[in-house]
Amino acid sequence: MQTISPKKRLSRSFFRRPTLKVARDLLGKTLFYNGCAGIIKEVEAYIGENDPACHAARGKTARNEVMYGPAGFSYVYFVYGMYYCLNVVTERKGFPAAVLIRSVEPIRGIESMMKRRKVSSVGRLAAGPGMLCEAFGITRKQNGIDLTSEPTFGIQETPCSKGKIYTYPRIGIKEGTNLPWRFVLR
DNA sequence: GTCCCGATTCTA
DNA sequence: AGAATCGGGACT
Repeated sequence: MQTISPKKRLSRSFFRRPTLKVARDLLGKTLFYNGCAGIIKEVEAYIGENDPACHAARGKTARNEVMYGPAGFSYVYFVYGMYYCLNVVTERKGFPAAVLIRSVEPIRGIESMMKRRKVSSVGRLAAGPGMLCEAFGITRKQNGIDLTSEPTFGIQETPCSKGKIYTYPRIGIKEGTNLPWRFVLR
């Protein structure tokens, strides 16, 4: 009889690597939170104080503090007066960097996602960073959580996911648009 | 304290 | 293309 290999959860050492590597490797992995799950399809890297688009470009503040902490923690911030965005902190403690999870393909908890999003089209459920957080119910309360150990919040291997990785400049920013730090799986 | 604007989304 | 909507960060 064939055994199904247990879904392996991503560990601290996965996230503690160079951010561009983590970003590409996160594509195709499964994000889960509070009964919902989705396959990561689009990410962006924000790397250090020299990256003009990074929230840490002007040093450490109360908001970006978790970016300076250990890898594998969530960095959730509020933007445009109505949306939240989810990042995962990368690299060593003291170096501010993170990967923004821009979109996922919903695979579990779709009913509750549709309730929160107030849409019936699965294609619009989590097709952007703000949509994703609304669908999963992620808010500021989920900032600074250890995604390698929190039982209901984390990222794990996906049994089968395929596709090709495409690279683009990041979007929605004014500076740093020359850097090809946006990655899409399709 | 005041002011500007944002790692977005929805509607027209 | 424009609106919605409010907290963060720069500056007075």
